[in-house]
Amino acid sequence: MRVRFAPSPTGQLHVGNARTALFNWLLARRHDGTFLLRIEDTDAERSTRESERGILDDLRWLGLDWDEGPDVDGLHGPYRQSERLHLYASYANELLAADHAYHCFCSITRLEAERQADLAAGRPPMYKGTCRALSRSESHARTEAGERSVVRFRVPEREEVKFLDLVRGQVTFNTDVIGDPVIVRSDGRPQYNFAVVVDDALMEITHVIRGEDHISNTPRQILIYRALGFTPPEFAHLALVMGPDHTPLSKRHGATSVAEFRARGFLPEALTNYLALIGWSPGHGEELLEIGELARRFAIEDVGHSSGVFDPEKLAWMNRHYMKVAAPARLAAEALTYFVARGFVTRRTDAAVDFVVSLLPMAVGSVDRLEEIPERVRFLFEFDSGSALARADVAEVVSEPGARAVIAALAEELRAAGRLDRETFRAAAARVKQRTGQKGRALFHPIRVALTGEAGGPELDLAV
RNA sequence: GGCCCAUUCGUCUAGUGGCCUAGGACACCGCCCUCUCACGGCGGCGGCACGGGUUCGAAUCCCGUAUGGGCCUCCA
Repeated sequence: MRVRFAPSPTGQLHVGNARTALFNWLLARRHDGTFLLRIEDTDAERSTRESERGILDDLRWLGLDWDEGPDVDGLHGPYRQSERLHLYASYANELLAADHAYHCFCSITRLEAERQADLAAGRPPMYKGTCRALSRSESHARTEAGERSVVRFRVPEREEVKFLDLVRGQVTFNTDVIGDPVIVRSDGRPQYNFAVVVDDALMEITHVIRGEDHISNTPRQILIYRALGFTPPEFAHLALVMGPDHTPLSKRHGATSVAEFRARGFLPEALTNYLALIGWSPGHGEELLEIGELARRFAIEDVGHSSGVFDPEKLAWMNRHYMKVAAPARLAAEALTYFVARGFVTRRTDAAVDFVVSLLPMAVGSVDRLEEIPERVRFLFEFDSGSALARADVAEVVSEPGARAVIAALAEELRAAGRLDRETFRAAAARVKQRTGQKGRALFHPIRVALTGEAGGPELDLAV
């Protein structure tokens, strides 16, 4: 089994694409197959190396490794489409020679006008086949005369193209609704539907798992496979990930890229676990599965048919869970970044990591993300009685009957003790209780406010 | 507009003709725990889109309707 993830490097890795990558990876690992990464950078205007680096980085962070790819040599390279141009040219010539393809000289303005006319008339917009019947000599003559042209694939008329989709079952398209697709643009670059077929065939991909947005492209691609003499792979189309309003998840729904979730302090295992559960379930009500376990259980046939809504709340719940089970040293090293960003820690030293480790019990289980940890223990770094008292919730606690007496007594006891650690604190609190007659909330709430400047926060024992 | 695909609690899902009085999780609400915010424990609210069939029996099979999504680009 050979599967692939083929992003175009035109931006950050979107969680929807990350899920597609994950499903491919899970399938490959489940069957001891090969997972390869191919960069679809034929859109030269929008593709960047920076974006490619970012995507590779995000994939690695998620724990998805690839067996062949732009940075991992394999027998089927190169793995960037921009480095495979000669292959597309050669196969395009083959199609041309076999009359499976032809030159089209229609101008973009003409095509656009036709499209608008179709739309206005309520017809499906589709290429009319204007240049289909051009003779080879006429094509040649017009090209010689300097006319620009694209190469279109000749879609056979009135033919049913069927394929068995691994998640959807039998899917049928009639070629009457498919216009002849451009396979080579006028600047000589290959078009997606063509390049993807050449690559998947040459890279010996056995299973194409991709987003549902490609399902209508599939019959076109199958036709090209056949014309080229290749056997089409198995296909599986994944329903898309949606926002709360049931439109495809996008920027306006908030964070959508893996990089953003990473920057906000989500753990990769939480993200992969959560993403795997959109459209797939191991059954038995189990939900918390680390990536290796997901790989052992995953079956593409069990993937659901309908699109799922991305739920940040559930992701946050999973992240809380994984923060609880993660090794403290790892968590602290990751969280340190946020302490530095907040200005609480100035240097990333081992001592700083150790210090953050010691802080973890006050935060883990109480916050959703690593980024929220510094705020949870803010009182350790920023304490100002003036600004604390200016806050309504703090002022309210202090105004409670007996609160001032408790605080005054505490100050005396602590001063007498000469230091503040857990033992002296417990003893001091016990004496304050005795002296003031306050207990429970009336005793500890004022103490909390006096010690931390906040009305809420971690367990007092831990804070001390 | 045409074609393709989908439709179980607010959300993610279990369910593959009788085990369903539809199970779990997140969220929400309540109680407990508790110095606070959280965590945790217990409980509650809440769903088979609609209409026809098929069948002794349908969330499960068929048809239609509605709704949602995808594609119809010299973008991938």
